[in-house]
Amino acid sequence: MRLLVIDGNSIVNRAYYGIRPLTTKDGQFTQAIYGFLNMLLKIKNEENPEAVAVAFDLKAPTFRHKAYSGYKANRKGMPQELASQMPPLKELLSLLGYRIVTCEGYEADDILGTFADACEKSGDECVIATGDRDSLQLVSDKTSVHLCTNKQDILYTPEKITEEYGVTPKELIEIKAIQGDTSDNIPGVAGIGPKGAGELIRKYHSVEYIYEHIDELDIKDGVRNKLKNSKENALLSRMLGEICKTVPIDTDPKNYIVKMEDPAKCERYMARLELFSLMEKLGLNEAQIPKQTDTEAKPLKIVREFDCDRLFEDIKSFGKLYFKSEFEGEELESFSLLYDDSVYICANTELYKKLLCDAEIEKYTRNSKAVFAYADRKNFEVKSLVFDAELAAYLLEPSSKDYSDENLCRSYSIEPAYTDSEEDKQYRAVAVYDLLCEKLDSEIKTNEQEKLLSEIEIPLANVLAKMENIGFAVDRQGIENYGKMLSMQINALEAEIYESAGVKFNINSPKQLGKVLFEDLGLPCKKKTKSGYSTNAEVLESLKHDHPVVEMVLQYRTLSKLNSTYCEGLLKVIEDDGRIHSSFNQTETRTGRISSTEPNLQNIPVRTELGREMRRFFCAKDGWTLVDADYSQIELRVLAHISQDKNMIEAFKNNEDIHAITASQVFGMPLDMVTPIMRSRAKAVNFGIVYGIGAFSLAKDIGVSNKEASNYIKNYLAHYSGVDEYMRNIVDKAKLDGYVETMFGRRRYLPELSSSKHTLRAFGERVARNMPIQGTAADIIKIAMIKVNERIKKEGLKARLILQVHDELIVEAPQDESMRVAMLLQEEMENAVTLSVPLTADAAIGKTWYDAKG
DNA sequence: GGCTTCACG
DNA sequence: ACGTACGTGAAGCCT
Repeated sequence: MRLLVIDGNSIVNRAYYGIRPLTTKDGQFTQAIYGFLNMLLKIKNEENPEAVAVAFDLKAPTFRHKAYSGYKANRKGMPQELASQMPPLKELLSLLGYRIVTCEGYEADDILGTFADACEKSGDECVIATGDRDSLQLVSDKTSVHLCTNKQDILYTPEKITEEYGVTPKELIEIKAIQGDTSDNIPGVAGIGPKGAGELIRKYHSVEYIYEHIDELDIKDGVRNKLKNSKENALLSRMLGEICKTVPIDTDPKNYIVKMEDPAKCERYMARLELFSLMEKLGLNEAQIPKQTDTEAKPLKIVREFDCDRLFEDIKSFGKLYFKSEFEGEELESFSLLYDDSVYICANTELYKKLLCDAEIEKYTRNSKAVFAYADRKNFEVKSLVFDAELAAYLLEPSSKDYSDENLCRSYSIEPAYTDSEEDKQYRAVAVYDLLCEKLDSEIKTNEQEKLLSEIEIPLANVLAKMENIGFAVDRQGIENYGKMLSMQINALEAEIYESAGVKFNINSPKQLGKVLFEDLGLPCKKKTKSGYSTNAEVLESLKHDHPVVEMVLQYRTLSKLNSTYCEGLLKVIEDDGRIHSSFNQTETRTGRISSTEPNLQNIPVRTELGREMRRFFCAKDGWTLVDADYSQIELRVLAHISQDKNMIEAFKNNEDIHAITASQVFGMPLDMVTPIMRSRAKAVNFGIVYGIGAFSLAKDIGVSNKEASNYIKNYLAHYSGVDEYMRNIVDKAKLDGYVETMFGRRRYLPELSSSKHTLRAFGERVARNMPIQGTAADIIKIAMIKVNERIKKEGLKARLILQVHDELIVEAPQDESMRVAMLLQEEMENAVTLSVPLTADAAIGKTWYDAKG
């Protein structure tokens, strides 16, 4: 038979370090499990074994049966993050039908050796899969080693060993005895490394022979002396380096044939570990396996022809509607709904509208933004839309990337309805929407997030839908002219750059630019990236005085960014109505902010004058104006509130200049002595605090020494001791709870906090400090947006909200409404919530975004 | 599709 | 010893 023996510990280590962290929604790390099984499947596929044994060390670190106290004493125990994955991995392997082999007092290596030896004797074939070259000594006619490396897997046969090392597999033990192996605490011969050891063994074949004939050998005296000095160590190493082959285990391949006893149980276990793609590979997630989750697979009953009025009355008396809409462009293509165990599919827009407008029917759906957008276009109002599965799932798991029905069903252990028709597959999830929504809803309630869902996210979807429909008017001709002006400058600069550098190259290629600057022109390289020299603005800025071309490249970058991302990019997305309709994504960010795409209207230039010009092309339509209002330091005010810091609250209550106050406290001087430089440094500290600051980055940001920066932070935290306390407490609390949350209960889970990797953990800690602040600010402006729209409607104004940029709202209003709207905007933003400090918003009016931004 | 760069809050 | 501030999206290059 052909037996595959897996070196479990070695493979799991490769798996763990090979891929980035992966966790389930409750924070169990799974990357090692995932990686292990993927590697196992790949190896099986390549080696075609008839039986598989998986060997593990019993516990790490263990000691070899040979008594030598130093042996492997310095091998580090595995990180907690990996150790926590071992029990579930072993459990899952067993469920999948693999036999796990361990033996008290022996290492996985020894088990591999024992299997290899047994196969040798019985005439079976043995393939050892490992990531560790130690096992190469086991290679023989009957035993091969499938070595997994970072790059590619290599299959070692005796021929391959001779080709690579020039010795027989057994002689590898002799080489190791001389060269030693620090990771295994094998001392070897001091002063002789892999090269010398290889030469000796190729010539003399064994340590024993070398020492028996030590004085007759044709070698340099230096080498002879090294050998003599380390004789004891060499002989000990020879003994330690040989893998033991006499572990008392069952070695009959027939007993290792893989057999999954209970596929359903296996599937449940994998679902709990959220290893869905693996389930697919194993053919486990098809409906063929009788699933005994919380729900039973119900057959999919589809009804396409029915009496609309009758169905409407039935649903109305039931009071609840589970439905999904399919849109084609601006129109409704069809919709499906669940009623009484059947899925009704229809394209009757009248019925759709009637259902949505009926306040007595509670609607459960997904993608409510698109539903609201359709209703907005068709001038009707959606009533009682009480649940959106996608938004609910986002609140429960904001770090997820996939909120598809299929994925939600998997995550919440709902078996989609059974179907054998390809075309009907899209309806499998609708058929269980009652179960799915109920499950999501109950988790929302457990987390006390029902208000967040029903009072913020769902109404917000309606606001965003309207913003998308309305769009932002732009001056196409203006953008085109501006782009032409930029293109001319870019062309001129391009020629100058070639002239100055002395070569033609693609300036947009960081790789080519790096070569020109740092090789051809010999400028000093300051920073490297993964793939070469860094050429970012910070680096170039520092090289400005070394060569005139650097300044030109900086200018070129500025201009071509403006031209390609903004001029060309925006021109592409102007629609027939002369307006730009961005998409606002409500389930994208991990902090609760919204994001904007196609185009992104949240990063239109403002910081430099040239870029800011771009905003002159964002304008109000004829006879209308733009009203723009932004919060003043909303994140710091939120910080003052959450931390309840006395000094900070006092400063905001007195409507002081917070950065100046901070400067006076950090630098320990009266307010009227604070210089602009001091204020700007204090401002950087304020920002840094919100981001979870380190002295290094602060120093870099404001250009002072590391020591000075850390002094600023120290003074800051001494004066704002409430902030200091908050920052320390929130991290402890996050570690305890596994998540942080905003004032309104929006959560972010932080599995990073239990990572053993310093950088990852430190990242988790910064996020723990930042998310409640950034997220609360996001919640607040969302509330403001809802209130602004309600107020506009209530007052019967024509004005409409068209854009949000995190702390800024833009309303397009008829000229004669603008003053009223400015007042209203400011009022609703300032009174969106009540904090321990006042919230202030400043509004301005203008014909274009440039003019309206104060 | 990953990487680098750069635009915004 | 290590690496270095939070959150995004788009364009362009290159494998």
